[in-house]
Amino acid sequence: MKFASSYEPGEYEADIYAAWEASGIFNPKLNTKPIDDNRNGVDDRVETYGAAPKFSIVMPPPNANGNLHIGHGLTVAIEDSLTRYYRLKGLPSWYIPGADHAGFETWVVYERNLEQQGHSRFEYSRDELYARVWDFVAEQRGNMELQLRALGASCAWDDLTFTLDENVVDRVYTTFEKMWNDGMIYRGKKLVNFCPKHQTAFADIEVEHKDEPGSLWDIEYKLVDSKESLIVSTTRPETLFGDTAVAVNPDDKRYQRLVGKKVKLPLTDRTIPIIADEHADPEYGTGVVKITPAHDFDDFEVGSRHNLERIQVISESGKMINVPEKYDGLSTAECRKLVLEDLKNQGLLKDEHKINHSVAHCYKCGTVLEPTLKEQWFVDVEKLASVAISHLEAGEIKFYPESKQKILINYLRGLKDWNISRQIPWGIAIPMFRRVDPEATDEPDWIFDRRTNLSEIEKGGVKYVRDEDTFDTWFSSSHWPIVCTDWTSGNFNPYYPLSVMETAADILFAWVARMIMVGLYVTGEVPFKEVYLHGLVLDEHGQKMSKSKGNVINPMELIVRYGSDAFRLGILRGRSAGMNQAFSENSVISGRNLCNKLWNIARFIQSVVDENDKEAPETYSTDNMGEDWICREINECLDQIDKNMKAYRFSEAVEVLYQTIWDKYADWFLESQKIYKNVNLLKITLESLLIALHPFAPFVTETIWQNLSWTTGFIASAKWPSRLKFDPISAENFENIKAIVTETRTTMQLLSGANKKKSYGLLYDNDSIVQDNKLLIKTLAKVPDVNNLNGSPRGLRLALANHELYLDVPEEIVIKYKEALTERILLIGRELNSLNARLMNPNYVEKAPAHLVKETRDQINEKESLIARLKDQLHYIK
RNA sequence: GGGUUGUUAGCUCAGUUGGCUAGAGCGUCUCGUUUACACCGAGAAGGUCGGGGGUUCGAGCCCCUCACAACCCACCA
Repeated sequence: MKFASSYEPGEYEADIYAAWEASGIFNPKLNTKPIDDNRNGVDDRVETYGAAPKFSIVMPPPNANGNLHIGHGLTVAIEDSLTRYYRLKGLPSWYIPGADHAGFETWVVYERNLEQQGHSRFEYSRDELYARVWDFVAEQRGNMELQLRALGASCAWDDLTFTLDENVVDRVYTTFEKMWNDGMIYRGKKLVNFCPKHQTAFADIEVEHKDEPGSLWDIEYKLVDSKESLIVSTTRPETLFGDTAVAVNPDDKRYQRLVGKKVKLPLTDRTIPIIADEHADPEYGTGVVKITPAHDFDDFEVGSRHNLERIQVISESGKMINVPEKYDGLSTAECRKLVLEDLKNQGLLKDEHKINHSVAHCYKCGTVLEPTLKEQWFVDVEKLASVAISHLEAGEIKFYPESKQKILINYLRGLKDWNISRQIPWGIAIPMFRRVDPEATDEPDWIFDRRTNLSEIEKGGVKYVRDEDTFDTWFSSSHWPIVCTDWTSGNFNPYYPLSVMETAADILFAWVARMIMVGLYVTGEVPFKEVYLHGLVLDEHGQKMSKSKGNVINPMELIVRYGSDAFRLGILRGRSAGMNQAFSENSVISGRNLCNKLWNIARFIQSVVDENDKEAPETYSTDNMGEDWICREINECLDQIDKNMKAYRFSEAVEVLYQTIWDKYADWFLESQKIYKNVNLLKITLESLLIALHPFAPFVTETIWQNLSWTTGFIASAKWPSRLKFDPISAENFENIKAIVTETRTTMQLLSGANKKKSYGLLYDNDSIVQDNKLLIKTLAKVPDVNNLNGSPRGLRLALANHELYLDVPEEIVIKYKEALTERILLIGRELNSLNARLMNPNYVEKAPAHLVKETRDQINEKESLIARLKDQLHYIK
């Protein structure tokens, strides 16, 4: 016997995966490289399989710097289920794995490691650092890839794409060059979100805003040549050294007459103008706001409108600069304290209000971000966004959940220019070189060049040095569908656009939006036809998982304990698109149980099928109602799976399989097969269910497949089951048997309180269904015998409308059943009343669909007959 | 300030165009070691679908309103 009494996933999973990988079935059958055997200059693939359906999906590349987390577990469970499903359906299916150099993320991890070893990034050159991180990542990546295998990801490993691969860098440079030539790239000295700790800028999207308590200080700015003064409200008094104006609202009657006059900037000798600008809100504070263009995003805008000077008073490392000597070199916090003290001493600090305001933080280290004036590379997004919007509005991409389409369009409408430069060494170097030769002023300041391996180049006798910045990770990863499918201009690519993009809902803006914009810009086509977004996996109480809360669930631990399939089944259940949903071990346990159930089903069937029977069944017959019935139910299950997979309803697909396998196949069909053994049907139905479950539980289904005597090849590349033939009337009749058996069991349980050990025979009168299925009913209902009544009724009548059946119970026990019977009559009576009320309503009869009205009538008849029989029974007890 | 989503059994969630007595998993209770499975089998209890109003023959589902919760965006000095 190859089947132990329970399924132990750990014994099989690694070997199964290795066998799959060695077999090459994860590589799609279609070639992505152009072929032109006919030598007619046309890519042969266009004719051969241009129109044939295929399935392509790319893995959102996990960060190559560590372990997979629960979100990756969900991603793989979803993506791999889809891939395996379409592969079984016969579509060439390409699931492309990836790894992300994750610029900033990896950098943070690496820098922390350096610090722990007592080193600093400043001990090394940029190129040295790059090489060191490369090695670090190479080491980590293997780990991550092993974990993807443990999850069962059926991806094409040969095609793994790393975000720093040559073709990726090359493609990114090509796009950048095109943008540069199209005038969409510009270098601007603008305010950027700058992390003083990490010494790098962030895109708006990467900034985390948190509400925090703070203070709003009222500071007096005295007018020049006047006794008057203005009270300015600010949360950042230390930036006053950078003030280049004071603004009031143009409609603010209180201050209109002062516009154009000057105030003296406290603690300095400078005077600054009073300007009128909409930005000043008359309702807020005193209605007067100081303008610091170099250190505040709003003020920057105001400054641009009024041509104000931008005075930088905070350095990139967060120290005060360009300020009176007394404050020079202080941290912002120290300086604030001192400024407030000095203002107070001079009587200029008028008031302090406690407020809550939103403060920008580094999403990695929590440091307060300093809006800093910096030269950065920007992409003008206007055209990119508007093209994307028009394609989105045309409905070229279908979103799951649907609402995300609108949200995305809304986001793109307000999109600001994209800062694509980062000041970290780990990443793709920006291919721009700055002219250093001061003599050659006829040459451009900046030139594009791909030779980023050089830090200095010469062109036309002029020397240029490479910009040290690297690209924002999102700039390169926005090319993901393009680079993974190896899309090249002018070549037919059967896999682009992707069938679906599956990723986390929280990177809709950061990633999905950018892939769409860049995809359209580079290829002219949307990069994917559908987008499925999954929500966050929360802990069992619906709380966000975090290290500090200690509620992080490690998917690998669950796999070790319960198996990969159990994890996949567990994480897919109760989950729907875009929703942040709780997850607990219970659902994994439930998945584990299903695997074990399936294992034992196979064990039982193999015990019926001879171990030496290697014959794959081609046909089968159905010889009794249960057999027709299970064929019908399996067909229904397959229909439901198709429907649900098309709509990305994984939870429902799993649910249907669970119920079909457990509640129908095992509990009814297999039990009935303990009497009638239909070997071919057992083989065929088991195969169908195994294949249908395989997308979700690949390991256990494959393990069983490999252990069954008659199966060959891999289930992973098997053919999706076709619909089973059966007799529908016979199938429907089995419902009768089920009803009889269930009623017998229920009644028996009710009576068993009176006499636990005893069970009673079943008597029937004039009932051919029962007569023909005596043995089946006897076995399923666990009664000692089923006999013809042969005489006047005795015992306890079962509450079944269309059958005359009695439990052969002694009278003294029947009497104890009286109470239960009375209650039952009342209950059915209430149901009958509500049905009658419905029919009494002329509007219902008139307006509801005919079949519903008929259904109601039938139900009334059925209930009435049931009540009559039960009352008979009650009468009989007396 | 704007937006999105949610509120259904003790817990986590389904419930697809409005249609029978609102479902599942886990948990709870009762019974059961029947040779595939105690990671099991049989049965049961448990919900006035967040509150209020409306449309309809009929509302968990549609409309209005209120409450609560979560998330996202945004320049509240």
